[in-house]
Amino acid sequence: MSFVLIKKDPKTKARLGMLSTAHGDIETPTFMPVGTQATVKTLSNQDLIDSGIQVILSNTYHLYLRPGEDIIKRAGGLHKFCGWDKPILTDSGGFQVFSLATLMKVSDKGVGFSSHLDGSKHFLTPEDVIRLQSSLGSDIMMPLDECVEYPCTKDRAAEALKLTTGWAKRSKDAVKSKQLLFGIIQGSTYMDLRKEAAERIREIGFDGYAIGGVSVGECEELIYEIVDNTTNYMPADKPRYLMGVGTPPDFLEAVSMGVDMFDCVVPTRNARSGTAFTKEGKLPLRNRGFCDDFKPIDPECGCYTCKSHNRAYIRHLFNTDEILGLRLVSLHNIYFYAKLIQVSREAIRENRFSEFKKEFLQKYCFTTIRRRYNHSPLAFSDWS
RNA sequence: GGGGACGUCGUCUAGCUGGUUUAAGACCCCUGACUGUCGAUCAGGUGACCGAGGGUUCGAAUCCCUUCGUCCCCG
Repeated sequence: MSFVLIKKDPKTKARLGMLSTAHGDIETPTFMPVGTQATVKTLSNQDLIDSGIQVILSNTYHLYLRPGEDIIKRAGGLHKFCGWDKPILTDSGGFQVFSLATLMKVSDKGVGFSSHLDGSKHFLTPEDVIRLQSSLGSDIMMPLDECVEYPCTKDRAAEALKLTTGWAKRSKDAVKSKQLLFGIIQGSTYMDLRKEAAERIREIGFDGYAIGGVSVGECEELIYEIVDNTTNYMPADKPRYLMGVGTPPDFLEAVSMGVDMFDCVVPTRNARSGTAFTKEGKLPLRNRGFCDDFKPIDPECGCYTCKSHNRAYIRHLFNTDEILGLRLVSLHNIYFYAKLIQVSREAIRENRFSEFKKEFLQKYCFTTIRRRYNHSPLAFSDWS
């Protein structure tokens, strides 16, 4: 199990790589759809494979609460339980403990919290979280960390950082399996803290490194600044994972900053509220304007949805609360994301990532603005 | 034939011992948002002049009369 850096883009920090895991190889950059409850909502495993997805993300916190460690263990592990025999990355649940659970109490020892499902009380140590992920049998494990809110004072960020780093060491020491373990770099919006975190985590030594604690409310520019800075402090010979990000533009920006792995709920969650992603920006399919638009979401897209259905029908499904709508748009969005990352890999391979990114962003953003305001963005200059 | 109840945004309702209602809410509808996921949620917006007509009053969705309509009960 290893990471091979195949190529570096000459103009940006973008990289092409291959990460080997117990359940197969992952070409990087890669996108991991979020399957919190051991399912990427509305999609079957075959849908994911057909879309070109190579790895999915699941969640220790959620699976620990339901169905519980024991059931998955008895099923023969998470792969057998959910029928996905390709790589799985499990998030520790650190994020969920801080975002979902109530009555949370953090100490050096671990985190105590009440379940968001039934209020039952739990206490998890970093060692527990590793043991849980070991039971799940995921290919890549994430250690328990403390993800601070935004905005956050430097003192608080530093405190959380110290805790996360201490937990990281304990997590590493607790690993008894061959599963990969990534380290998480926190530090909020403070670049010196990010640097310090990266160094400390790097000293411990992990199979990969993640940038955590971003996209918790900061603006886009700040996210990019954090990512661009932090990747400078991350080892070049290990995969870099940007947790929870992002939109298609976020994606390309982060790839150009040297990030290899992403997960994000945006394509699937937005799909379920009726928003499709296309090369020309977001398409809010519930809008009235689509009620008699009989074109596919994207005429050039090769996904099942675009080959089989039109916008008017999908809008109708959303209007009538039919579950097929959620599925069709999820399918399209996941295909779109998978395709975007695949095309990005090709561009890196062919030394034209920078051009590809520029071209994509131009079309994506330009069309979004033109659609929204019904005129060319160039017209803005006329106002001044 | 006799008696009773009710008619308020597309829908369901609140208000109806008259002024604080330039008529409120929910759903629908229309826009946004959504970044280590509740099919969730959140944020805005359009929409009724109170069945119609007349009267009382400084002032009526609120009181009175007429009328139209719907529903119920008794024959």
